[in-house]
Amino acid sequence: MATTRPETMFGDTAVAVNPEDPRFKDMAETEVVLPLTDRTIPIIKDTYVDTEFGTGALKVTPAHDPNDFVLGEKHNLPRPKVIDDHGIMNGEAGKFQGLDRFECRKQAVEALAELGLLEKKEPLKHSVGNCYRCHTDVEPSISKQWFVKVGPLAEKASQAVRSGETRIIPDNWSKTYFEWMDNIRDWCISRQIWWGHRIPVWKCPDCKAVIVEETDPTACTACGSKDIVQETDVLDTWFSSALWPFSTMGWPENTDLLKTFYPTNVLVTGFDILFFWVARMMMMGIHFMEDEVPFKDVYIHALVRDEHGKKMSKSKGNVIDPLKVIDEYGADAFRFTLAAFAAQGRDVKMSESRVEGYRHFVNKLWNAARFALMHITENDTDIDRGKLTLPERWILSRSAATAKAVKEGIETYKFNEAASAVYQFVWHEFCDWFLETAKPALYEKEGTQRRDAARAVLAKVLEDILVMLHPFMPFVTEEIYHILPATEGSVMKASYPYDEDVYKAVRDPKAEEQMEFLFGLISGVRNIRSEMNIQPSMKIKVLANTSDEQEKLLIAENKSVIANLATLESLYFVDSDNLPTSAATSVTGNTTCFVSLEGVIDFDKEIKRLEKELEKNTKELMGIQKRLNNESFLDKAPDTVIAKVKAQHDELQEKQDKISANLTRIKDMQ
RNA sequence: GGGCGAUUAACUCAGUUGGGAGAGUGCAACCCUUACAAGGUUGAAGUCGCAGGUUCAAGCCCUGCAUCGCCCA
Repeated sequence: MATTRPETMFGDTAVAVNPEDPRFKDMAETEVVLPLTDRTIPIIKDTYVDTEFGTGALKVTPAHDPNDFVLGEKHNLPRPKVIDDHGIMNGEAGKFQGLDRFECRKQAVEALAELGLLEKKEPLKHSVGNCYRCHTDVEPSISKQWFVKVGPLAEKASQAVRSGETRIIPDNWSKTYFEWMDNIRDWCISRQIWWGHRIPVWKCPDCKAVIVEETDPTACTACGSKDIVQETDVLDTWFSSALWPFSTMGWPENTDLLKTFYPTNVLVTGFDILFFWVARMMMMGIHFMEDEVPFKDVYIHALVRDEHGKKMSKSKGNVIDPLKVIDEYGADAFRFTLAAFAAQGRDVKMSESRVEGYRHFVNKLWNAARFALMHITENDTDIDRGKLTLPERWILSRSAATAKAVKEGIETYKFNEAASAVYQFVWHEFCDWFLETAKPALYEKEGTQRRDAARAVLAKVLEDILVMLHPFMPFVTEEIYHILPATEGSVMKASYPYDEDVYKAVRDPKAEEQMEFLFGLISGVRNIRSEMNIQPSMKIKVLANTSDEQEKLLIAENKSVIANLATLESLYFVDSDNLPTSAATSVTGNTTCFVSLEGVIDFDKEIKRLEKELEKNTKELMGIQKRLNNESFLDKAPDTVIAKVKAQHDELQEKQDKISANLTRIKDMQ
């Protein structure tokens, strides 16, 4: 027999073996002698016993081990308690009575050795429960406790989620919820601590009656004795927590507060609270509030873990102090990071570099606002939609699209999607492109009318940004909002920049497409500049060749934007008959841009650059051709997909031809 | 033992009903250009853990395996 707690042997009431264990299969004996006592105890057979562990025979101590308790219940074993509540061996331990449990452990082992019954001692690593404050080993010990029979309550609580009356988000946590609810056990509400509500049970020492009353009784309801004592156990803290959704609002009175806030819209919590609290609020709420659930939605947020993915805990000491993070990176950056990390169904490993990245974002916003504030005045509120430039129509369209995406992200609890939508928009559309396109107008290089139009759009978009960003970055957005000339009061009171009608009016897919073309064209020229080591400050000449009238018009109308953002000295169109020779080329749509490199062109470099581009394009083209050559693809794929692939193919083919032609031309020049 | 989840760029993570993979950080080059060097422009970087299967098509669906994590006992 192997044991880690020899002192509990006095409480053994059986030896259990696995009926499948060949070592014991044919064993005829039904009882064994319990050493150091004068008792014999039965041998019981149960598949619970792990044949791999120890000797394959398990001593069963129902009063001092939870697993053994269950086994004892099953086999109707007595459960003598041998260690008292002070950790001292009691009368059941015979001559060891009065010894401390650890001293008894030592002496019992010695006694066994003297009798020649000790075969060996060996070290074993196992987990011992201990008090997290004083680190005392915790001894499982049988005792009387109070339970709540929660089966009937659980059934209703489970049903409420099944029927969708309460939604758990993300949905996969419902499984965990059901798992727990549907296999519910009676709830032990007894706690042996000296704070809390004492359990409303009284005992009468005279007639042994047990009295349970809502109002504290003064006498025994059975025999009238005044000598009654209240139970000293107090209620589990989760008991009162379970009442929280209504007990905090005046229940059992039907107060206005209760009428207004029960049930509430959403409960936001961590998954580790799902059973402890959520499940119990559901059970109690439905029970006491006339079958009405306490909340419509339960949003289970991600748990923030430490950098190694471990759950943070006080006893482990791996807790990340949010105040320290805030000190270092700011509350807005931290809050935004948490939102950005809040992908459903996944925990968060705290990443400082992410927080740092979003601090930069806060800074970026601040600087963009500073720039805007240099220009806008309180008069810049009216936008004349008829007089807007393409970039202006574009940014308004993008802003509307972003407002919608953010709204939807928040409404569906996909906070990370909301956060990344607004991040992407603010940094990479508003700051990177729009502000740059707006500068000439803002600096009054295109007259006061254009200046005012640009100001109005700038003011409007910035304001939209502040409102949609406010839930994620409350402080900086509030601050900027207060400084904005045309706004009043708190950003918290601003109306959200989404309205179905306005959205439809402002959203402009055509403008977005056209801007994509211009961005591609500008990036193409920038790429040449960079690859060819052209100084950023050096203005260059570009000739554009295109057979596409729409693209031509687009370029012509936005010539200054292109020239400005690509740092051009000039931008003209050129006929296919007069294509320049000393130039690097870039293809966008149907347009080829010739970047003049007179005298400084490095042919080898340009050839390599084009070859690389051609290779990349060829790869894509081949992939798409492969699909289009596949008959079953054409046969079975939906038309929309085929059309899309064909369009992609044509586009890639066009580009392929152009790059090839440019490559040939440059090679001929060499 | 039961349940849940993860594995995607060097790192931390996205990837809506299957239609050829993105972000931040990091890395390389160039730049103090009148909002921002906590910045700008450009670029490099991925056999989507492994092996099968379903499908015209798989990061996504199915099966198995490996590794890691969490919850309950």
